[in-house]
Amino acid sequence: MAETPGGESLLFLTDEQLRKGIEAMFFAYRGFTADPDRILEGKDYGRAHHRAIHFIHRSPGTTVSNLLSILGVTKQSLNRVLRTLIEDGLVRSEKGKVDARERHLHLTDKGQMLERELSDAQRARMRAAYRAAGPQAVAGFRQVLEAMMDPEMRRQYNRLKEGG
Amino acid sequence: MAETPGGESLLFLTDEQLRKGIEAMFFAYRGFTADPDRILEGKDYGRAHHRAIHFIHRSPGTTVSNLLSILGVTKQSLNRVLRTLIEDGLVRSEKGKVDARERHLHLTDKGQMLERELSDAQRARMRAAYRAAGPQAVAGFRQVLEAMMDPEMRRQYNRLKEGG
DNA sequence: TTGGAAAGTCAACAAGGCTGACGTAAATTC
DNA sequence: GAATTTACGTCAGCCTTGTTGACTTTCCAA
Repeated sequence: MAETPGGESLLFLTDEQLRKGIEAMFFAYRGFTADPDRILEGKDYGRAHHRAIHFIHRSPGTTVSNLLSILGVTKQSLNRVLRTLIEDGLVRSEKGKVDARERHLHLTDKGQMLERELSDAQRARMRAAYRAAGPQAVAGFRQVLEAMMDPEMRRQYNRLKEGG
Repeated sequence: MAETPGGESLLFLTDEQLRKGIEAMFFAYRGFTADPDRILEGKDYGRAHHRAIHFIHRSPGTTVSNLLSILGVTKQSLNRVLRTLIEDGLVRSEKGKVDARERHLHLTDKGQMLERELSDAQRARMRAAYRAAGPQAVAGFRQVLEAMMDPEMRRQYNRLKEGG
């Protein structure tokens, strides 16, 4: 059996183990998005709206271009989503005072309500999974996910993590 | 500080911790799909083709309806993908011998080559993440993901895990 | 004052989901 | 043997969400 200098088994790096991890990501992500998707269907919104709402809630007053770099989509794509959210009175967009080119984004009360509904559902599933797996498993979960990110995404993630 | 009967801290269940987990899933999933997406772009295929190829490779001879239940899409959606893969000679579809209504799906040599290219890339990232996080973290990672799945998905996942 | 950045808009397109309806062949049930 | 169900394929049409390209407006800064 292969051993590292430190003495741990390397069996967790076999192709078979990696494949299981890949499939676990696939099935788990479905679960991860299932509850918000269910809530949003019939409300004329989709996953893209959820993502925008989440990160506006997370960083109130964020600019459009900051949101673009977090979400990793084109501004045209984001704009379509943002426009409907603004029209529907979920998001407020206001000109920057220091730099008037920028638009600062906030959730309205109505937007806060939907955000709450969505994140409650998503957190409930997360909480159940965390509770079932235990604190040590959760620490490992976060470590692996973090190591799986592209460096640029990890930067975004850590910026949010600390900033919040 | 809240403690369970067993004595572990419950701090890992705070809303803040859960939010971090949610954002970690979001950013990590982007990394998870980035490499195959990059390979597929310019080849006229997308993520949907990747998923079909993955699970046909995983369960050679699987039927269309089995694939449908694993992927969780409609047959029209899957059929569109499957048709192009068959036309392009990546997948072979043959009538069942015991039940001639069924179509059994296999990767051709050409299909195997693409599957290899895609899964090599995805495994490389997974391997790096696993290695960076270590075996204990990997165990926790898998535990949390499994707990996050819908029961039906978990059934599919475990069936694959054991069958393979 | 002019160049470039930030933001927004319009148009067009593609992937990949979805529903509904329909057809065919094969298996199963009555 | 006839009727029904199952497995699969397909046509048509729709939606969301991503893309590129071209263009305008606004505004900051050199």
